[in-house]
Amino acid sequence: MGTAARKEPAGQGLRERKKKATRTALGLAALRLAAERGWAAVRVEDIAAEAGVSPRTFNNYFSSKEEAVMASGADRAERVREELAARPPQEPLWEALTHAFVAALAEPSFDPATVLRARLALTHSQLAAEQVRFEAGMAAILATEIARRTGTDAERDLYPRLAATLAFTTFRVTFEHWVRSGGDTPVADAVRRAMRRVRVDP
Amino acid sequence: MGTAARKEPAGQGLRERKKKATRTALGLAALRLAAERGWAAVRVEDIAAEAGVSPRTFNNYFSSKEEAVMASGADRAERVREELAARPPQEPLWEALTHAFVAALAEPSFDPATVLRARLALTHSQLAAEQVRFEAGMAAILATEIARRTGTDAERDLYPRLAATLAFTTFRVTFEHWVRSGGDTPVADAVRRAMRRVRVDP
DNA sequence: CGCAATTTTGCGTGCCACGCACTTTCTGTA
DNA sequence: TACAGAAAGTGCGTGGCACGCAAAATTGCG
Repeated sequence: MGTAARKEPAGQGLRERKKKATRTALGLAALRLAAERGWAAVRVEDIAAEAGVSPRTFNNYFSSKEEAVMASGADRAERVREELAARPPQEPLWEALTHAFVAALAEPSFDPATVLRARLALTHSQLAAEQVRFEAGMAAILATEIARRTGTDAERDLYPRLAATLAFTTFRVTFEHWVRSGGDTPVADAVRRAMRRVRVDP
Repeated sequence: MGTAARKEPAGQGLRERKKKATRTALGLAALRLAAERGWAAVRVEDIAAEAGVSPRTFNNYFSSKEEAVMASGADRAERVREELAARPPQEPLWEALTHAFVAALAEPSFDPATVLRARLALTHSQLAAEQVRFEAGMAAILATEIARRTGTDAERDLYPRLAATLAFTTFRVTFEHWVRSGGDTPVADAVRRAMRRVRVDP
């Protein structure tokens, strides 16, 4: 039964909303199928069917299965950037970053899909690679915010990109370790503790 | 003209040597073609032909084009591990890591292929992802050495993997920035400076 | 030399990404 | 409300990729 996603009553035009709905439906369908039957047994055709859309349409949204699975986690990037922008300007950068990541993690409520994605990334290096590919884009965004904050140049200086990438990497490695360890302790604590152990001087 | 690689007079059996030679020949062929005509115009068939081998054989060595290009840079991992093991045990970890990376970078002589791979990674996120996928494997190896050094557990503790991954990430981001900035200043200095700005406490 | 182990190769299969043209659905305006 | 244009969805065809399988070629050793 092809269950197209119908939700998100808010939004601009119907067109925009439907488009976004289809995109997230495809992403979630891919994730769900991967969790149910294992990544190897997920074909593009299945994902499309699960989202109630033609196979060809799938590739109008994503250019690979891997992208579909990991893309749904990309919203976090913008979230982190916003949270960082909201921190007081005189706060030390790394501290601000810590708050931003923790806040983005808990908002709006902790997303179980994040754990699923991490699990998949742990067992399929191809998916891990795709995840990091996304992180690179997110890091670029975050780097501009860091540059703004620290009065550096996101293009010419090493610092913004380095800080952004290291922050994402710290978060990812910590999160994966947390998942691998059972995931019973509070995540936020683990992330805070890990971030506190890392320094990146300007 | 299919130019199979004939070199590396040292080694165990002839079989082993030939196999390794084919592998590096394929990797270098992929890299050369990518540099010459652009990554998009490189087919598996071309790589195989360039290495003087059948297309089917290519997939006996690599399971994707991306892997072929980036694999030739994986020897560095073992190198870094060796260099780290050679550092005095009482030396602070991060300092030892810095030395290890710098040493591995300059040995035996700076490899131009490294720059080519970095350039490709900069313009093709797919290749960047593959590069990081390899780094994950290298980081795992390095993590065991770090665990040995610091008396921690590479499986249960976060620290070894975090330190290893952050070291690789710092190196990669710095190297890419160095390449993007023209690559005229000494690389070793850039890496040393970047590493010195990063801290990872146990 | 001749045999066994290993590697290379050819072939067939299933899957995937995407260009192109056509159909369907939506939106703003008369 | 009707309609024309825009935007999204779809079907089809093409080129390419990864890999299982079994036959052929190559290598190492007694």
